[in-house]
Amino acid sequence: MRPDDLPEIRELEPFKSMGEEGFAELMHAAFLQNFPAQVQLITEGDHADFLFVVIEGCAELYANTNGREAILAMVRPYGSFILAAVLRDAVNLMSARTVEKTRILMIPAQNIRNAFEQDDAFARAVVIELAGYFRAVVKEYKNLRLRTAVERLANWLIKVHKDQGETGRVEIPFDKRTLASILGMTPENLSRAFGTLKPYGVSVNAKRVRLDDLKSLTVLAKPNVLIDDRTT
Amino acid sequence: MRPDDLPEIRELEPFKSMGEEGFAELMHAAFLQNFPAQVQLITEGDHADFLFVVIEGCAELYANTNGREAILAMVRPYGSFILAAVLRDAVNLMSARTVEKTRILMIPAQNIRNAFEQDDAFARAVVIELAGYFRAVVKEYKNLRLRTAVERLANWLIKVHKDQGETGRVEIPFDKRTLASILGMTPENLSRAFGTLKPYGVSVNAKRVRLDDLKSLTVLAKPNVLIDDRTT
DNA sequence: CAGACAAATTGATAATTGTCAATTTTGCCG
DNA sequence: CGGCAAAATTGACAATTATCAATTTGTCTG
Repeated sequence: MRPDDLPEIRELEPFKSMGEEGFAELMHAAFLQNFPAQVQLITEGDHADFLFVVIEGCAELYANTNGREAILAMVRPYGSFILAAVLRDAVNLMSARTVEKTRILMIPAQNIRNAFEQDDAFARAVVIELAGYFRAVVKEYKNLRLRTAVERLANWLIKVHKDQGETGRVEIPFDKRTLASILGMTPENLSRAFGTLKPYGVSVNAKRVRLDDLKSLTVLAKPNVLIDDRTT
Repeated sequence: MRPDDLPEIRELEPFKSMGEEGFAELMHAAFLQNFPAQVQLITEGDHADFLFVVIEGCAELYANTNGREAILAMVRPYGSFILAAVLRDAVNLMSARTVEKTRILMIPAQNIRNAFEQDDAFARAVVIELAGYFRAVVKEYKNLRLRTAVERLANWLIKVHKDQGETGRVEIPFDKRTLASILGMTPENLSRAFGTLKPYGVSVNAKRVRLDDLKSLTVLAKPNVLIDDRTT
């Protein structure tokens, strides 16, 4: 790839902080891949050979133990994944697969580590990035520890409602069973949680959700900036 | 403080990577505090003014929402906390208090950020440190998502047993209600979880636990390096 | 448009976890 | 050493969440 094939990447932290030649070098080593839906990208326990950047589409990060599986995060443009494993030259703690047709930039791990060694500004930008990821996981962890399934759903609805422009309607951007796993519950439980929220003005029709009483939903959800706000 | 007041800190990452003068500057701004047990050190939502390094004793990181409280981590020598918040100049996502009489090194956040800006080696060491923290939280998150309370206890026992030298005995290093919260359950539930593990050779006497059938306990626990091993 | 398949819902039930209250045990202090 | 307060345990019960099976709904394809 050439450095200006993907101008949006150049504008993205931590790449924005890189020197011109370092970025060019990184891009030459990188390549863009188109994947169909449901393709396994990485497997937990495998060595981290690439940093992945989602350019288009969507990837999900998940993990297995015994028979159970949990989706840990969804990555949309222009999010990256496996940064920590790449930096530490370690194995992946999570698996990843595409959710839909997805275009992904793959940057060899060794090149990331080289850039990290040679480019001071890049190294600093990576810290800030990583600190943000860290705080995001801590928030997820608190969400799971301190809230019931219904509360998690209510807060998720409020958050997505805000993201989608506060129109009184929310569009669930994936299957309900995916949403269930993201929220840490079974699909059956999600159905029932929606039922529980009906008295709070929540009505569901396939992927379209109406929020007719945001006030009472908010009273139930008790949103907390230290869990739900991405910017804090 | 003077730079050689705490030689063990100098040997610690990320400080080990610092230049001599930068370290001296950091140490001059820092101070050592002795706290009694049960002292509130920081409160979630407050701005992060210091990086804390536990020199002696023990601090617990916890969070509240609604009436609920969850212990998120215990920090013992020479662990630090609130690094991510300090770097991002943000508010704390967790509260912290001393568990016992504890000696803590407090380094002003601004000095950490200055060192980070000026000292390239320090900046890089911080990344590696932070990446390690990130992976630790991911493991905690997986532990909670993918295991039942009994399984979490069983794996905790196996891990601590290893830490304490595989003698067939484990000493719980804090109150049981603290252990319960760390493992994400109530004290009552912990008592019953110990009861459930009795057929697997686990017997409890106050803080002393005997593991008489590690084999069958391991079969139950199904330990996983991608959750339980600190080094992966 | 029909048929097929996957996803979602619903009902019944079980397992897990939490809550409250009553004891019992433990650790600590005078 | 005795006694007090906190911690831990136990029992009874409730809430939450998961599991399994059956049905309905929705979507895609030929």
